[in-house]
Amino acid sequence: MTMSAYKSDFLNVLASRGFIHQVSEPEALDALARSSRITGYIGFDATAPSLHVGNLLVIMMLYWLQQTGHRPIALMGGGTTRVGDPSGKDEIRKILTDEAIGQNLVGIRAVFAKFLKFEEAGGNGVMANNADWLNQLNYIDFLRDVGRHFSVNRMLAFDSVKLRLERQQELSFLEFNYMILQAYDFVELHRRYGCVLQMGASDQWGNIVNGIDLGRRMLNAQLFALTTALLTTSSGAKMGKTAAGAVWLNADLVSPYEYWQYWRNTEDADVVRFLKLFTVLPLDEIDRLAALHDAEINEAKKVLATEATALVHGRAAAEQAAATARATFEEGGLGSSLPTVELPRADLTAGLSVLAAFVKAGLAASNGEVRRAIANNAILINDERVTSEKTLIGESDVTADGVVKLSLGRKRHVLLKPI
RNA sequence: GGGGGAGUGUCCCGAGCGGCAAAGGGGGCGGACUGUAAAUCCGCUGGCUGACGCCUUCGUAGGUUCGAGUCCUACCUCCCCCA
Repeated sequence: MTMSAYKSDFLNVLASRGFIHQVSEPEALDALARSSRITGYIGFDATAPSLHVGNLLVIMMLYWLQQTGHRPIALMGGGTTRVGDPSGKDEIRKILTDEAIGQNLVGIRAVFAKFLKFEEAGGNGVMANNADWLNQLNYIDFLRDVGRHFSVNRMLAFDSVKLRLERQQELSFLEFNYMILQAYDFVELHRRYGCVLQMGASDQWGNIVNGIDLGRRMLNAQLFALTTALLTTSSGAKMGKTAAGAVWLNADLVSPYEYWQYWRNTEDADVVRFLKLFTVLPLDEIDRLAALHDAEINEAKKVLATEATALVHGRAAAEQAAATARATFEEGGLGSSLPTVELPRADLTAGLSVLAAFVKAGLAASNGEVRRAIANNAILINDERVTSEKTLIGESDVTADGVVKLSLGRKRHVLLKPI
C-alpha cells in the first residue's frame, strides 16, 4: 500500500492510485475534505456521441470523490460546447449544431450512471447542464458582472491562448470567451450546490484556476483545483485510439468484447498503473498482481480487462467477454460474444467470395484491402489460411455452431451467421 | 486599401524540373519473433479488375497544353509585412 502525505480519504486515495498531477492549496483542501463533505465537479463537453477511454481517468476521480463520502457533479457542457474549448487545439473546432449537441448529450449522460449514484438511484450525485444558466445570459449584464473581473492581459498569457497566438493560428473571439464561461460555471455551481472543487485533465489547469479567481472576486469563496496528468501509454502513444478509431465507452459504438480486448492488449509497462487508475481493485490486491512477471503478467492483464470492462459494461458482459477471449485465443474455439454479422443464407448457397465476405463483415474497407491481406497471409476462414482471392465461401463452410469464422490476422475475428 | 506567402493522397506532417497514383516521415494494419506485451526486422497503407487497363484524387471554378499538383485567370480560406 502506497502511503501519501494526505490525511483525508479522498486525496489519499487519489494520490496513492496515481491520479494527482496538480492541486491548488493541497493542505487547505485536505483539511476541508477531512472535516466536511465537499462537492466537486468535472465538466464534459458534448463534442462526440459518447465519451471515450481518454475521458475515463477524470470520471474515475468523480467516482472516488463519491466513494470517499463526498458529492460529485457531472457537468454537461450543453452551453460551453456551443462555444468550443481552444485548449490543446491547433485549429478552430467545428461549430456543432444545437441538435448535434443535444444528441451527443444523450449518449454521454448514459455513461455516468455506471460510475456515480445520482439522486434517482438513491445517491447524492448531481447531473447538471451549463446550458441551464449560460443560454440565458444577457450580454451586457454578463460583461458588467463577470467580464470586469477578467484581465485580457492575463488571458493572453494562458497556454490555451498563448500557444495559438505563438503559432500564428487563428483564435476566434468566440473561443477566446470559453475560459470565461468555464470560470463562470464554477462560480454558478458554487452558488447552486456549494461546489468548491473542480477537477480535470492537466490541460484544464488554466481554465480551472480562472474559475478559482472569479469565485474569490465575485463571491469571496475559496475554491480548489485538482488535475490529472494527460494519459499516454509507456511508449508514448495517446490513449484510446485504435485502427477503428477512438475506444468509446458506449456499447453500441464499441462492444464489451472489443473493449475487453483493448485492455487485454495493454503494454506490460502500463499494467500496474492502469490497474490503479481504471479499476477499483484494492491496492494490496494490485500489489499482488504487480509481482507477476514475464508471461505471467498476462494474468494481470486479464484481471485489468475484466475489471475495467465490468465498470463500464457490467460484470456479466465483462465475464462473457473474458470467456469469449478464452475460447478464441486459448482453446481455439468460438466465443459467443465475438462480433457477429448476419447475412441471408441465399448469399452463401450461391457461393460468397472471400473479398465480399470480409468487406461485409467490416474487417476490410474494400476488395483491394482483402487482396492485400491475402498476399500478407492474414486472411483465415474457420482458422484455415486463405491463399487465393478467388476462394468462395459456401454452405460447407458453416460450422456446427451455425457460423463461418472470418479472421484478419490472429486478433480480429468476426462470425458470419446465415439467417 | 497596397505588397508578399500558403492551402498536396479526407488520420497527421510533408517533398514535388509540365508525363504523378504523386518522394519521405509519423500513425495504423498485417507477417516473422513472442506472452493476444514491448523492442526489432519485413510487407501493406486511393477504387474497380485474374490481368492489360480504366476511374477518382493535390482549396474551388475555368483556361493554356498531346498531357497540369506543377503554367495562366478568377474566386474562397489562412498567414505575414506596409497603411
